[in-house]
Amino acid sequence: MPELPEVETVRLFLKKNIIQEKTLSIKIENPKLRFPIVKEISYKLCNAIVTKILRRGKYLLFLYSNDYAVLFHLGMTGFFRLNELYKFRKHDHIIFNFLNKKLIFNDVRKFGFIKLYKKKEIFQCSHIKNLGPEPLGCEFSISYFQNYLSSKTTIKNLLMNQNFVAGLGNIYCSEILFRSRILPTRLVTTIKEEEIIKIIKAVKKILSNAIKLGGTTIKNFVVSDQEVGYFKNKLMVYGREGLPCLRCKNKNVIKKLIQSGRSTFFCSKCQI
DNA sequence: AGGGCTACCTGTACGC
DNA sequence: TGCGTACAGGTAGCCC
Repeated sequence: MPELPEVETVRLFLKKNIIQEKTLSIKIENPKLRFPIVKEISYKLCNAIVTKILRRGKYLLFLYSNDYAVLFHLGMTGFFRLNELYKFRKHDHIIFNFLNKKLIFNDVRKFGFIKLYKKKEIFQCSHIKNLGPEPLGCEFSISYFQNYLSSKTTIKNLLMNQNFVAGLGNIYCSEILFRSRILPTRLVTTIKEEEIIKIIKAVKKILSNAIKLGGTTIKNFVVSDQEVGYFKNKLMVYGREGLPCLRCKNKNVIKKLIQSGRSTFFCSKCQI
Protein backbone atom coordinates (compact mmCIF):
# COMPACT_ATOMS: atom_id res chain seq x y z
CA MET A 1 0.00 0.00 0.00
CA PRO A 2 2.11 2.80 1.23
CA GLU A 3 4.66 4.73 -0.77
CA LEU A 4 6.49 7.83 0.43
CA PRO A 5 3.49 10.21 0.53
CA GLU A 6 1.39 7.76 2.55
CA VAL A 7 4.22 7.09 4.98
CA GLU A 8 4.81 10.83 5.35
CA THR A 9 1.10 11.32 6.04
CA VAL A 10 1.29 8.66 8.76
CA ARG A 11 4.38 10.36 10.19
CA LEU A 12 2.63 13.73 10.39
CA PHE A 13 -0.34 12.10 12.09
CA LEU A 14 1.85 10.31 14.65
CA LYS A 15 3.93 13.41 15.26
CA LYS A 16 0.80 15.34 16.09
CA ASN A 17 -0.51 12.64 18.41
CA ILE A 18 2.22 10.71 20.22
CA ILE A 19 5.26 12.98 20.47
CA GLN A 20 6.24 13.49 24.13
CA GLU A 21 3.90 10.68 25.18
CA LYS A 22 5.25 8.24 27.75
CA THR A 23 5.05 4.55 26.92
CA LEU A 24 3.36 2.94 29.95
CA SER A 25 3.43 -0.56 28.52
CA ILE A 26 3.55 -2.51 25.28
CA LYS A 27 1.49 -5.59 24.49
CA ILE A 28 2.56 -7.90 21.70
CA GLU A 29 -0.62 -9.41 20.32
CA ASN A 30 0.98 -11.33 17.44
CA PRO A 31 4.76 -11.16 16.89
CA LYS A 32 4.56 -12.79 13.48
CA LEU A 33 5.54 -10.24 10.85
CA ARG A 34 8.17 -10.29 8.11
CA PHE A 35 10.64 -10.26 10.99
CA PRO A 36 9.20 -11.36 14.34
CA ILE A 37 8.66 -8.64 16.94
CA VAL A 38 11.23 -9.21 19.70
CA LYS A 39 10.03 -9.49 23.31
CA GLU A 40 12.65 -7.01 24.53
CA ILE A 41 10.72 -4.22 22.88
CA SER A 42 8.16 -4.26 25.68
CA TYR A 43 10.62 -3.72 28.53
CA LYS A 44 13.31 -1.66 26.77
CA LEU A 45 10.72 0.96 25.87
CA CYS A 46 8.72 0.85 29.09
CA ASN A 47 8.54 4.38 30.60
CA ALA A 48 10.42 5.84 27.64
CA ILE A 49 9.07 8.92 25.87
CA VAL A 50 8.73 9.22 22.10
CA THR A 51 10.87 12.27 21.34
CA LYS A 52 11.12 12.20 17.54
CA ILE A 53 9.34 10.55 14.63
CA LEU A 54 11.31 10.52 11.38
CA ARG A 55 10.84 9.07 7.92
CA ARG A 56 13.48 7.72 5.55
CA GLY A 57 12.08 6.51 2.22
CA LYS A 58 9.16 4.28 3.19
CA TYR A 59 10.51 3.61 6.70
CA LEU A 60 9.35 5.26 9.91
CA LEU A 61 11.69 5.75 12.88
CA PHE A 62 10.61 6.42 16.46
CA LEU A 63 13.37 7.83 18.65
CA TYR A 64 12.89 7.43 22.39
CA SER A 65 14.12 9.37 25.43
CA ASN A 66 16.40 6.47 26.42
CA ASP A 67 19.01 4.74 24.17
CA TYR A 68 16.48 3.05 21.93
CA ALA A 69 14.74 3.57 18.60
CA VAL A 70 12.22 1.57 16.60
CA LEU A 71 12.18 1.03 12.85
CA PHE A 72 8.79 0.43 11.21
CA HIS A 73 7.91 -0.67 7.73
CA LEU A 74 4.26 -0.84 6.70
CA GLY A 75 4.77 -3.42 3.96
CA MET A 76 1.72 -3.53 1.72
CA THR A 77 -1.10 -3.50 4.28
CA GLY A 78 0.32 -2.21 7.55
CA PHE A 79 -1.43 0.67 9.30
CA PHE A 80 -1.77 2.35 12.67
CA ARG A 81 -4.88 3.24 14.56
CA LEU A 82 -5.12 5.40 17.63
CA ASN A 83 -7.87 4.63 20.14
CA GLU A 84 -8.73 5.52 23.71
CA LEU A 85 -9.68 1.95 24.50
CA TYR A 86 -8.34 -1.23 22.98
CA LYS A 87 -10.69 -3.47 21.11
CA PHE A 88 -9.12 -6.41 19.31
CA ARG A 89 -9.26 -6.50 15.55
CA LYS A 90 -8.11 -9.33 13.32
CA HIS A 91 -4.43 -8.89 12.32
CA ASP A 92 -3.49 -6.63 15.22
CA HIS A 93 0.19 -7.16 16.08
CA ILE A 94 1.25 -4.74 18.82
CA ILE A 95 -0.32 -2.17 21.13
CA PHE A 96 1.64 0.79 22.53
CA ASN A 97 -0.13 1.99 25.67
CA PHE A 98 0.21 5.69 26.49
CA LEU A 99 -1.54 7.58 29.27
CA ASN A 100 -4.81 8.34 27.52
CA LYS A 101 -4.36 6.59 24.20
CA LYS A 102 -3.32 3.39 22.58
CA LEU A 103 -1.46 3.07 19.29
CA ILE A 104 -2.12 -0.21 17.48
CA PHE A 105 -0.23 -1.65 14.52
CA ASN A 106 -2.31 -3.92 12.28
CA ASP A 107 -1.04 -5.75 9.19
CA VAL A 108 -3.09 -8.32 7.25
CA ARG A 109 -0.40 -9.60 4.96
CA LYS A 110 2.46 -9.45 7.49
CA PHE A 111 4.91 -7.89 5.05
CA GLY A 112 5.55 -5.06 7.46
CA PHE A 113 7.94 -5.18 10.41
CA ILE A 114 8.90 -3.52 13.67
CA LYS A 115 12.54 -3.70 14.79
CA LEU A 116 14.26 -2.42 17.91
CA TYR A 117 17.67 -0.71 17.62
CA LYS A 118 20.01 1.37 19.70
CA LYS A 119 19.47 5.00 18.65
CA LYS A 120 23.09 5.46 17.65
CA GLU A 121 22.97 2.37 15.40
CA ILE A 122 19.64 2.71 13.62
CA PHE A 123 20.87 4.87 10.74
CA GLN A 124 23.53 2.29 9.93
CA CYS A 125 21.12 -0.66 9.94
CA SER A 126 20.91 -2.83 6.81
CA HIS A 127 17.49 -1.50 5.87
CA ILE A 128 18.40 2.14 5.58
CA LYS A 129 22.16 2.46 5.22
CA ASN A 130 22.08 1.91 1.43
CA LEU A 131 18.94 3.90 0.63
CA GLY A 132 19.23 6.48 -2.13
CA PRO A 133 18.50 10.16 -1.53
CA GLU A 134 15.11 11.49 -0.53
CA PRO A 135 13.28 12.33 -3.77
CA LEU A 136 12.11 15.68 -2.39
CA GLY A 137 15.59 16.73 -1.25
CA CYS A 138 18.12 18.70 -3.28
CA GLU A 139 20.46 15.70 -3.37
CA PHE A 140 18.11 14.11 -5.91
CA SER A 141 19.41 16.25 -8.76
CA ILE A 142 20.39 16.11 -12.44
CA SER A 143 24.03 15.43 -11.66
CA TYR A 144 23.08 12.67 -9.21
CA PHE A 145 20.81 11.09 -11.84
CA GLN A 146 23.59 11.21 -14.45
CA ASN A 147 25.69 8.83 -12.33
CA TYR A 148 23.14 6.11 -13.08
CA LEU A 149 22.82 6.57 -16.85
CA SER A 150 24.89 3.46 -17.52
CA SER A 151 22.49 1.20 -15.56
CA LYS A 152 21.42 -1.74 -17.69
CA THR A 153 17.77 -1.57 -16.76
CA THR A 154 14.58 0.25 -17.69
CA ILE A 155 13.63 3.67 -16.37
CA LYS A 156 10.68 2.20 -14.42
CA ASN A 157 12.93 -0.30 -12.67
CA LEU A 158 15.50 2.37 -11.87
CA LEU A 159 12.87 4.59 -10.25
CA MET A 160 11.60 1.59 -8.27
CA ASN A 161 15.11 0.86 -6.98
CA GLN A 162 15.21 2.17 -3.39
CA ASN A 163 19.00 2.46 -3.54
CA PHE A 164 18.69 4.90 -6.44
CA VAL A 165 15.99 7.02 -4.83
CA ALA A 166 14.09 6.17 -1.63
CA GLY A 167 10.33 6.06 -1.42
CA LEU A 168 8.93 5.62 -4.94
CA GLY A 169 6.67 2.61 -5.44
CA ASN A 170 4.62 1.04 -8.17
CA ILE A 171 1.79 3.57 -8.34
CA TYR A 172 3.86 6.73 -8.32
CA CYS A 173 6.36 5.37 -10.87
CA SER A 174 3.60 4.95 -13.47
CA GLU A 175 2.28 8.42 -12.65
CA ILE A 176 5.74 10.02 -12.80
CA LEU A 177 6.59 8.53 -16.19
CA PHE A 178 3.22 9.52 -17.62
CA ARG A 179 3.77 13.10 -16.50
CA SER A 180 7.31 13.01 -17.93
CA ARG A 181 5.99 11.56 -21.22
CA ILE A 182 8.53 8.74 -21.11
CA LEU A 183 7.72 5.09 -21.76
CA PRO A 184 8.37 2.91 -18.69
CA THR A 185 10.18 0.37 -20.90
CA ARG A 186 12.83 2.84 -22.08
CA LEU A 187 16.36 1.75 -21.25
CA VAL A 188 18.10 4.12 -18.86
CA THR A 189 20.99 4.38 -21.35
CA THR A 190 18.68 6.14 -23.83
CA ILE A 191 17.50 8.87 -21.43
CA LYS A 192 18.57 12.41 -22.44
CA GLU A 193 19.35 15.28 -20.08
CA GLU A 194 16.12 17.13 -20.93
CA GLU A 195 14.25 13.95 -19.98
CA ILE A 196 16.07 13.69 -16.66
CA ILE A 197 14.90 17.21 -15.94
CA LYS A 198 11.31 16.24 -16.74
CA ILE A 199 11.49 13.16 -14.52
CA ILE A 200 12.94 15.03 -11.55
CA LYS A 201 10.31 17.76 -11.88
CA ALA A 202 7.54 15.14 -12.14
CA VAL A 203 8.84 13.27 -9.06
CA LYS A 204 8.87 16.40 -6.93
CA LYS A 205 5.52 17.69 -8.20
CA ILE A 206 3.63 14.41 -7.87
CA LEU A 207 5.00 13.50 -4.44
CA SER A 208 4.51 16.92 -2.92
CA ASN A 209 0.96 17.11 -4.30
CA ALA A 210 0.20 13.67 -2.89
CA ILE A 211 1.53 14.65 0.55
CA LYS A 212 -0.62 17.79 0.47
CA LEU A 213 -3.62 15.62 -0.32
CA GLY A 214 -2.80 13.16 2.45
CA GLY A 215 -1.45 10.25 0.44
CA THR A 216 -3.13 7.85 -1.93
CA THR A 217 -5.73 5.47 -0.64
CA ILE A 218 -6.65 2.47 -2.64
CA LYS A 219 -7.80 0.60 0.37
CA ASN A 220 -6.79 -0.10 3.90
CA PHE A 221 -4.77 3.03 4.54
CA VAL A 222 -6.04 4.17 7.90
CA VAL A 223 -4.66 6.41 10.56
CA SER A 224 -6.64 7.05 13.74
CA ASP A 225 -9.82 5.36 12.54
CA GLN A 226 -10.39 7.61 9.68
CA GLU A 227 -9.68 6.92 6.07
CA VAL A 228 -7.27 9.47 4.70
CA GLY A 229 -5.86 9.97 1.27
CA TYR A 230 -7.41 11.75 -1.63
CA PHE A 231 -4.69 11.32 -4.23
CA LYS A 232 -6.41 8.28 -5.70
CA ASN A 233 -8.83 10.66 -7.32
CA LYS A 234 -5.90 12.26 -9.10
CA LEU A 235 -4.30 9.14 -10.58
CA MET A 236 -3.85 9.65 -14.32
CA VAL A 237 -2.83 6.14 -15.41
CA TYR A 238 -2.52 3.70 -12.50
CA GLY A 239 -5.38 1.19 -12.54
CA ARG A 240 -6.90 2.77 -15.68
CA GLU A 241 -6.22 0.00 -18.21
CA GLY A 242 -8.62 0.26 -21.17
CA LEU A 243 -9.92 3.70 -20.14
CA PRO A 244 -9.31 6.78 -22.33
CA CYS A 245 -6.02 8.59 -21.75
CA LEU A 246 -6.79 11.76 -19.79
CA ARG A 247 -4.25 13.75 -21.80
CA CYS A 248 -4.93 12.72 -25.41
CA LYS A 249 -8.58 11.97 -24.57
CA ASN A 250 -10.24 9.65 -27.07
CA LYS A 251 -7.20 9.16 -29.26
CA ASN A 252 -5.86 6.32 -27.11
CA VAL A 253 -6.59 4.08 -24.13
CA ILE A 254 -4.29 3.33 -21.21
CA LYS A 255 -2.34 0.11 -21.58
CA LYS A 256 -0.94 -2.20 -18.94
CA LEU A 257 2.16 -4.34 -18.99
CA ILE A 258 4.12 -6.35 -16.46
CA GLN A 259 7.67 -5.22 -15.69
CA SER A 260 9.71 -7.26 -13.23
CA GLY A 261 6.50 -8.81 -12.01
CA ARG A 262 4.74 -5.50 -11.32
CA SER A 263 1.92 -3.82 -13.26
CA THR A 264 2.84 -0.71 -15.19
CA PHE A 265 0.29 1.63 -16.78
CA PHE A 266 1.03 4.05 -19.62
CA CYS A 267 -0.27 5.79 -22.76
CA SER A 268 1.53 4.62 -25.90
CA LYS A 269 0.73 7.89 -27.70
CA CYS A 270 1.70 10.43 -25.03
CA GLN A 271 4.80 8.60 -23.81
CA ILE A 272 7.82 8.02 -26.02
C1' DA B 1 28.58 -6.62 -8.95
C1' DG B 2 24.21 -5.60 -10.82
C1' DG B 3 19.87 -6.79 -11.91
C1' DG B 4 15.87 -10.03 -12.15
C1' DC B 5 12.92 -13.34 -9.90
C1' DT B 6 10.54 -15.45 -6.11
C1' DA B 7 8.87 -15.99 -1.58
C1' DC B 8 6.49 -14.18 2.09
C1' DC B 9 0.73 -13.77 3.56
C1' DT B 10 -4.19 -12.85 3.38
C1' DG B 11 -8.17 -10.91 1.23
C1' DT B 12 -10.90 -9.89 -2.71
C1' DA B 13 -12.70 -10.18 -7.28
C1' DC B 14 -13.90 -12.82 -10.97
C1' DG B 15 -15.09 -16.83 -14.01
C1' DC B 16 -17.24 -21.18 -14.26
C1' DT C 1 -23.31 -20.72 -3.58
C1' DG C 2 -18.93 -22.68 -3.97
C1' DC C 3 -14.58 -23.46 -5.78
C1' DG C 4 -10.33 -22.34 -8.18
C1' DT C 5 -7.40 -18.80 -9.84
C1' DA C 6 -5.23 -14.38 -10.38
C1' DC C 7 -3.82 -10.37 -8.37
C1' DA C 8 -2.62 -6.67 -4.86
C1' DG C 9 0.81 -0.54 -3.58
C1' DG C 10 6.21 -3.97 0.04
C1' DT C 11 11.34 -5.85 0.51
C1' DA C 12 14.90 -9.56 1.41
C1' DG C 13 17.44 -12.90 -0.32
C1' DC C 14 18.71 -15.95 -3.73
C1' DC C 15 20.42 -16.92 -8.37
C1' DC C 16 22.57 -15.90 -12.66
